[in-house]
Amino acid sequence: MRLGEGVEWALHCCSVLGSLPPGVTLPGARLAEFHDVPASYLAKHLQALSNAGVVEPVTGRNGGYRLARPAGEITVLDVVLAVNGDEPAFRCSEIRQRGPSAIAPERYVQPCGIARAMWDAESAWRASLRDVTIGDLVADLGESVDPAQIDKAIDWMGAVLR
Amino acid sequence: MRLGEGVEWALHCCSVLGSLPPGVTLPGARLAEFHDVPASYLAKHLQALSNAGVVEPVTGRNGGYRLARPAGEITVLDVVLAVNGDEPAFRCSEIRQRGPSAIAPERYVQPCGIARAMWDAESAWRASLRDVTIGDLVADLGESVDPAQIDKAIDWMGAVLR
DNA sequence: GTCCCTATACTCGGATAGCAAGTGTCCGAGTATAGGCGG
DNA sequence: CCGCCTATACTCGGACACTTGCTATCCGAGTATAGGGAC
Repeated sequence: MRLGEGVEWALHCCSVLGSLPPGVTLPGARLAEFHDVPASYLAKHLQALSNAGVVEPVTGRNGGYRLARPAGEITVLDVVLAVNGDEPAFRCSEIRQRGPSAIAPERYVQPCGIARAMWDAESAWRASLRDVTIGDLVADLGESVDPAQIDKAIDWMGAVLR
Repeated sequence: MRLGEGVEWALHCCSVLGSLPPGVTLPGARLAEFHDVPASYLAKHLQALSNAGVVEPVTGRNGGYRLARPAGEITVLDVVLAVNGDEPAFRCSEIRQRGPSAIAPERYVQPCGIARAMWDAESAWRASLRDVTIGDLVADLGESVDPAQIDKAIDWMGAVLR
């Protein structure tokens, strides 16, 4: 199982956006510069976040992105699904309906135990991600991040937002 | 996030092997025939299960695979990790240490909140998969599968095991 | 009839192509702003 | 001095190459069995 690295970028970007004063926007190019990642590629993921209604684009000069909702109302799951797609990781191909022991298709009413076990696990995964909001991540930044880094970040923001 | 379809095949194969009398082996070609999947490709995943110590190969004529441990001592997680690899889905690339706000590397002692949230979710996923054993899946087969299919499967097994 | 030997057929194991999805990049459409011009 | 207009520069959005990993396949190494032959 492999989770694209764009998920990590998107979560960091949302944390940054959630740290800004309400209404302030930050362009994708600045977000890429802040995290030192390819701007062209990050734009793709920001676009996905925009399509999913997680962030809100502001076009034109001095435009950029901002959170579409209060940080406390955006869950980590929202971000992950927006970037990575919302299709389930495990897809049951119903191979029990094939082979020499197969019976009439209409007699398969319940999902098989294997699919249930996998889906239960995925539900647990999603529930865990749904318990954490971008607001929680932002609050955690203030507690656990080295003050020196916070100062540098504030300085950089001040220079960029101008 | 995408989970290879080989995982589904492997779980079904383990369920079948767990349904057999202890010690009896079933060749990979028969497992492929029973599930109507490409034998050459299934062999790859069975090999992975073998390397991980989930199933045990018996070489030579009338050989095949059998579970390496009692079905109740093999968890679904064991099978998933064997086939899909045991590397975590979310890999933190520490992008917080890059960009204009980065500080000295030795000052990043704790993992960032984002990585913690993702890893917690993955732990929940693994815990859920660890709660279900192949023995549970086999027991569930006897309860929820249509008797007609079970009869056909038993007939086929009888003919194949000769 | 019993034992041994050989040939066989069947098993797993790893090395080799093809394809899809994620990764990375680019240029074009659209808009709020800044400056200049006229009144 | 104020308002309007235009040109600009900056923004996002979608369309185009490249690489990694999953999918699919093959052939070779090794072994327990089945049969035949000798005793």
